[in-house]
Amino acid sequence: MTTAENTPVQTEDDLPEQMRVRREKRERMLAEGREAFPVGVPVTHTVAQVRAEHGDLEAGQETDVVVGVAGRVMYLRNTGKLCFATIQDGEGNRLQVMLSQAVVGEGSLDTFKADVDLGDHLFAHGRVISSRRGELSVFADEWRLAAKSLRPLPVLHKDLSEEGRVRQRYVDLIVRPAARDAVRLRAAVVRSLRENFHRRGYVEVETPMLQTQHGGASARPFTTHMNAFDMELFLRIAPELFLKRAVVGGVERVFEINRNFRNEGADSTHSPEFAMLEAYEAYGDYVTMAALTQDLVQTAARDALGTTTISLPDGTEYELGGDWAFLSLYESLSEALGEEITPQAPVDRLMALVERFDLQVDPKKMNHGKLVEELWEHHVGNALQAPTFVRDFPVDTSPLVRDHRSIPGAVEKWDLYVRGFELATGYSELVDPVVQRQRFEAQARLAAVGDDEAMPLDEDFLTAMEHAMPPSGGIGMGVDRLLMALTGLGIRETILFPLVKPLS
RNA sequence: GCGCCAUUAGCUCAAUUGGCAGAGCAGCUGACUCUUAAUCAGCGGGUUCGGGGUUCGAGUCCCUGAUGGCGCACCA
Repeated sequence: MTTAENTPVQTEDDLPEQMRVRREKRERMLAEGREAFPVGVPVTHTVAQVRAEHGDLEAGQETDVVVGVAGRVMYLRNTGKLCFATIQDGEGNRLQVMLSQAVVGEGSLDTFKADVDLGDHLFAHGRVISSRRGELSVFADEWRLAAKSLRPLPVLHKDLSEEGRVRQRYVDLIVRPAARDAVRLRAAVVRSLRENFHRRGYVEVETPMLQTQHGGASARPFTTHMNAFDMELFLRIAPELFLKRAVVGGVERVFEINRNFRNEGADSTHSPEFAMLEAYEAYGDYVTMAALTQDLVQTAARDALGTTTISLPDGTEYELGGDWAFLSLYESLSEALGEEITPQAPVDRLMALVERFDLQVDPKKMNHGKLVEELWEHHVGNALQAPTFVRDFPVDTSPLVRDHRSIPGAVEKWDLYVRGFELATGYSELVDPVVQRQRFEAQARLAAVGDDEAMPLDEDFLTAMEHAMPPSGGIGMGVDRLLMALTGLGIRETILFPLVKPLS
């Protein structure tokens, strides 16, 4: 996505007045020997440093500390022979610059008024003082334009429209504190996840984005073409099959935080590219991986927010701390329906229930597992608010999970639900290559009758598994969704530059 | 993919039944040496999302396309 695709093409004489004026100011500056985009300015202190070192000045107090600071001009106030500019750094820290005719001279002040617009980057050199009204300021003895903005800022007193935010995130970041916070919070969360894994002796790897065969999840892939080999390639829908190869090869605690691509619908909880965390641990199982997941999330909350009590923008609060409950999928569904549903429940009976509650299931994808999960989501899942591990899933929708050690027909898998959406999933991994081949063959039969999300048989993966993968637990967690759980934001607000359709 | 709603100045939004297209901020000119979204006086700024139609007359009604939001479907 380029700016050209998002911004209407305009010729020079067709520009809105404000853009034309700013271009003319740049021309005039250059003609009069002033730079609009100098190679640099002699900054000695950040805005944050000045605030930290002198924030306690009393109103009217002056210091002899001389600094050079720079920032984007957010406000301008001109009282004639004394001008005020409020500059802002990238984190939103602000500092006032005062320019007095008596100090900088009449010509310099007139030039300031003529050259400087809201949105420009301004450099000021001078003493740190507090104004009579107590505003921490740099009392300029010299100023310079650090970079001329050729476009006006949007108003600071109204939020940018939702579309404007994602189309021009750089503007959003300038004017909206919540946008700045979201970027930095995401970085803190990802850092916390990585450090947590490193403390546990995990090795971080990067597995292929371009794959000759997609697998590891039930989803429709993006396809692309490689010229050199003249072959179709897939953008990965999951890293699972490669991370398991790594475990076979002895990377016994392995994780990856990277992008997955799924060629499906986009809404407030789904993005076509999204950040996925997957981790595998030899000699773990789905119970130990649940404990790991709980710690990853709780530690991330403490590292990034300082608390596990989450406050959402709508004023509600919820608790991520403590030990999270486990809920049996079949038992909770049986309870909700008032009749016993087991992994042996026949498709006819499940179909009758689905029809009774007017739920829709694609006939091409109809099997025991799909029907049970549909019923469960409708009757139980959507209402789950507190973090809950929903455990023990149907075998036919989980082709990469091992059979349950004590429940026939179920597999050792949990889904972690938080505030009604699925945040993570965990398995006791299927490591028997013979059973794995049978599961792939069952998937192939689904594909043959039109299930375009069915997993293809991966011969190379099976070969790897035939070299013996140790008993292992695995998890997958949506990083964007973790941010959503911690902030209450929609997925497009947790992603810095989400995909947007070009205009026109 | 389907349905509903929206798109008006640089930004955020008004505009009664189809009857002269407006406001705030921003911009321009001027005044003002302690302002805080400075204030005061004055002035500009529009392909009403694109294309077609109905009408004496369309921001408003009809058709069509684009983008966005919400709901449904699919998915994590």
